[in-house]
Amino acid sequence: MTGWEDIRAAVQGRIRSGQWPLGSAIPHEEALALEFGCARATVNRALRDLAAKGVLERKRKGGTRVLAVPVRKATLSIPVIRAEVEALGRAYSHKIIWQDLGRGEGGQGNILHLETLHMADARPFAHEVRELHLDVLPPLPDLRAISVNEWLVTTVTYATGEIAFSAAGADAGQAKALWVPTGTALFTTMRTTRNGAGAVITRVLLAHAPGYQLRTMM
Amino acid sequence: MTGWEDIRAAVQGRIRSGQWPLGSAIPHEEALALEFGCARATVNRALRDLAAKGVLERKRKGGTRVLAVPVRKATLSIPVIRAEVEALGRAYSHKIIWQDLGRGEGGQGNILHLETLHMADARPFAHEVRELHLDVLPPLPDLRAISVNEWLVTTVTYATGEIAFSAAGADAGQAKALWVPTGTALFTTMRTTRNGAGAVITRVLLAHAPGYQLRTMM
DNA sequence: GTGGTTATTATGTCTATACATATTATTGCG
DNA sequence: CGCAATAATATGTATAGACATAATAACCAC
Repeated sequence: MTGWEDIRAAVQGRIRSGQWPLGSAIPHEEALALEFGCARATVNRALRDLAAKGVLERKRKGGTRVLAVPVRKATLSIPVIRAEVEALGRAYSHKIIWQDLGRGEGGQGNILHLETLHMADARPFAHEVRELHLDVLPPLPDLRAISVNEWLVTTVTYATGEIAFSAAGADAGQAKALWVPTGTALFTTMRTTRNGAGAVITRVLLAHAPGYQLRTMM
Repeated sequence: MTGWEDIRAAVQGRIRSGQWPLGSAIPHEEALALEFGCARATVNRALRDLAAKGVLERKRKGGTRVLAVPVRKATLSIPVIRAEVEALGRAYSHKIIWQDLGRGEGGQGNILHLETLHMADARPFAHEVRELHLDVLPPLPDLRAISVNEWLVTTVTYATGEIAFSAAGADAGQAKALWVPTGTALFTTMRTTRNGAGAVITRVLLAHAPGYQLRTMM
């Protein structure tokens, strides 16, 4: 049995044992295929996987080397808030605290500002401040029925963007909405979503109620 | 040109356009291969990628379907702190604030407790409290020369574990180490690392100095 | 030397075919 | 009808061969 996962395990073993030290180049695919008695494609799959995990670095012609400073890579799931709340066995609801239709910088573009509170049962779960760039979106639905969050993921399927997580003391608005004193440490998510052309669709600042954790496996 | 990335783009387009609604099953690989005029392996590669990204769900015999609740997946890089500091153009150093050799719960296992401060130039960068399970590790090096953090990644190459990120107010020890008032909102990382057999190697609680952000792309 | 062109090389990817495997349908038996 | 054995099916993976591509190395003219 020489499946690609076996090859991957063998390669990891050689790295761990020090046979292939951190920073060193390893034999090329063809040589490994010969050695392990499998096709090059199989070795390729294994090495590509390790590269995606941040264990190896690969360059065309340059060959493959063990990363000198292993950067562990973990995958995070960023769920829709409603699904997140319901996964905890709580009832989800949301309400819009405030909204305002304005224009962007330099009077360019129609932008909807929204302040929303997401609830789990009768308790605040997260406080959201969002700007929605209407010009790059289809007509909005009734936002009392479905949260913008959810409408967006089902409408703008597949987009790119950046996310930054940080910690910040609650400001007045967050404190009031989340029923905590001003200055309470809140886990905050800032997300920018862009469409295929790179234009900003929406920007969100999400402050989670105390106790929130973002979890992942390595 | 029908590369696997083209196929992936085409599939994404059909999902976005609503041709393949959320939750619905899509044609099987062979049919798509025929339609796109490529080999099944190429379709397979594209669909596997979308499944890894959390757009599709695949089951043997069950076929492939568009996830009803799209769970966006993002990849996080978890670098060694020294590399992180140096990437900011600052000089890294660390010092051990406190350490203590004790035993685990029920007197089982030799455990080293370590409190470390990571510095960027002359300013505190992160405060670390760690427990190291000595019985499952090779002999320790001189911890003044190399940080445990770094020694571990280069020694225990490839391990599994869990990470949880949260926000918390600074306790007395963190406040003193990071030069901030008690209660300041700090971005906190809790990590458990396990060896191949599932035994805990180390547990870390890392509190980052204010301003820290964890960033990623979607 | 220096700069630009060409060859070389390792990875990236595609194809066609084959078999493995998990899971669902179906069939047959009591 | 219920349950177990069996067939059918979609994805998972392996293989050998081929060409594409990016990055380096070698070369050559000046």
